[in-house]
Amino acid sequence: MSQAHAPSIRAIPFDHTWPAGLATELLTDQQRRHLAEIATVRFVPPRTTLFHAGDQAESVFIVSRGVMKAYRELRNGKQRVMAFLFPSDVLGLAEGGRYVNNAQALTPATLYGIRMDTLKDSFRRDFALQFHFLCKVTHELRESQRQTIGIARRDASGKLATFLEMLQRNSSLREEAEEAPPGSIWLPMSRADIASYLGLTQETLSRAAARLKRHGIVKFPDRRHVQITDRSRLHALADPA
Amino acid sequence: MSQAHAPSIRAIPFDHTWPAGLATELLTDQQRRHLAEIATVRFVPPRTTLFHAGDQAESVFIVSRGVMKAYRELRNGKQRVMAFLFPSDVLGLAEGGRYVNNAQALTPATLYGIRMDTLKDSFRRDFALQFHFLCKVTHELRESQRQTIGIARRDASGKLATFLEMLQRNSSLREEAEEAPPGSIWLPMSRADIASYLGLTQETLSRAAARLKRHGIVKFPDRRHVQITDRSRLHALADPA
DNA sequence: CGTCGTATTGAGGAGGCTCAACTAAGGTGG
DNA sequence: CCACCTTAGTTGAGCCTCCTCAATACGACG
Repeated sequence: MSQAHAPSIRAIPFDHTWPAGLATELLTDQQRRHLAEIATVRFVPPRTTLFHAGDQAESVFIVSRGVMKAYRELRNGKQRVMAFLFPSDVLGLAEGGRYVNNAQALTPATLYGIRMDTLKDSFRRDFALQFHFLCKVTHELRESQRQTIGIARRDASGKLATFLEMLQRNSSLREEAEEAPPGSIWLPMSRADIASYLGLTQETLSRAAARLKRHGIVKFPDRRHVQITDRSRLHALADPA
Repeated sequence: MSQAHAPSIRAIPFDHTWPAGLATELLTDQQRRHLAEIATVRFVPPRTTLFHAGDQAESVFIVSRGVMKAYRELRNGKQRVMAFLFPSDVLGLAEGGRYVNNAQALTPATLYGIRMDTLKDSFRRDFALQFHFLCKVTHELRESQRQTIGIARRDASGKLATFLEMLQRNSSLREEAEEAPPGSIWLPMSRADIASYLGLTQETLSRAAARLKRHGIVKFPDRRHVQITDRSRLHALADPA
């Protein structure tokens, strides 16, 4: 709470059994201050690309405000969304000196950019800081694996249910201004983005959403919000298989 | 080269553009010696479970010989294979003090087990060692994302082609005794495991394999080996879309 | 109020899943 | 050494869901 506008990293740590599976702040206040010092703040307007896949990778980024998407171009012109990144998430980890994904802002976003060589210097002095990054990346690995099982499913409704539960877990941690109506989840991304993330076509996603609505499981106050009206049945759809 | 029987970790580093996208040894000889000192060697017979999901997680493991699979039980009794782990891979990264996957040996396997608290102590003294782990986990994250796009596809042949290319990349690094016939790739896992990994049923996988064989793209000398006879057409199937 | 991009809805076809039978391979005991 | 049994893998028929192509609604903005 003390450092409202400093870099933050959230994840489930390796140990510390803590409140069942909740992501918590990893960084100490001192580490957050330090990162704020060595970081460059970037304000990114919506629909702006932060970096392209294949670009020379100089910095890693920590999302502070807003939502980003990481995606790849598929040679047929379409794109596949690999991840949505929320505040306290890390993006821009390079491979062989190059970014592997494209990163684009879905909303106005604020990020802390840290040069990799600078960060590595900090790691040298503060082993715990590096340990937090290790923890965070491990956390993202597990999230990626969860996504994998989520999209491996064949049924569109199940995929969507899984996605909505993920979003809900995510937004329950962030009592921010974006969510005006309580109990209502904000969807910062377009239908096309969701479909791409879930490995569905836009049409199938739309039909799945209509089905959930028809069954009284969710409501769509507008295109950018969902309201879960029957949590247990949503979970029943998301979990099994 | 020098430490044939010491822990090894391979990955594509953050920087170092090196021979296009090839995983290289991360650890120095000294680090490998150190890890060998603090590690416990485990020999695991085939079909033996190294640890279960939910178990108290005390150690992380580095695969030294053999192949492991990481999988989850799906409450309908079936299981979903999350990853296959080859020598130089790391497994057993905990979440909240518990393992998230089950780990089982597909072949006779040798692993180095390192207690997490011991490893953390080593991290404190050798920042570069921790950096290598960070690099490795990042590498696995990207592999997981690749798998995700691989299984998001609808067509079984494409999935299988992607999988075979992955295996090929993998086995080209390991000129071990297992692969008697040159140009032939060893399949340490069962058809059911492959199907589970790719999000297919066994039957569909079998048909896809038959199709590839019929088109003269691959041959199956026996159940446990594949021979790629038309690399370019395999790649054409794997890459697009 | 018209236009453009986003989202929904409809009809038809392709591909994978399910259920089920069958073949091949490995292991065991007589 | 062979008969037997068990497990792994292949093949077939029919159904179901999602994809494709196309047209229609909705909303934001000028």
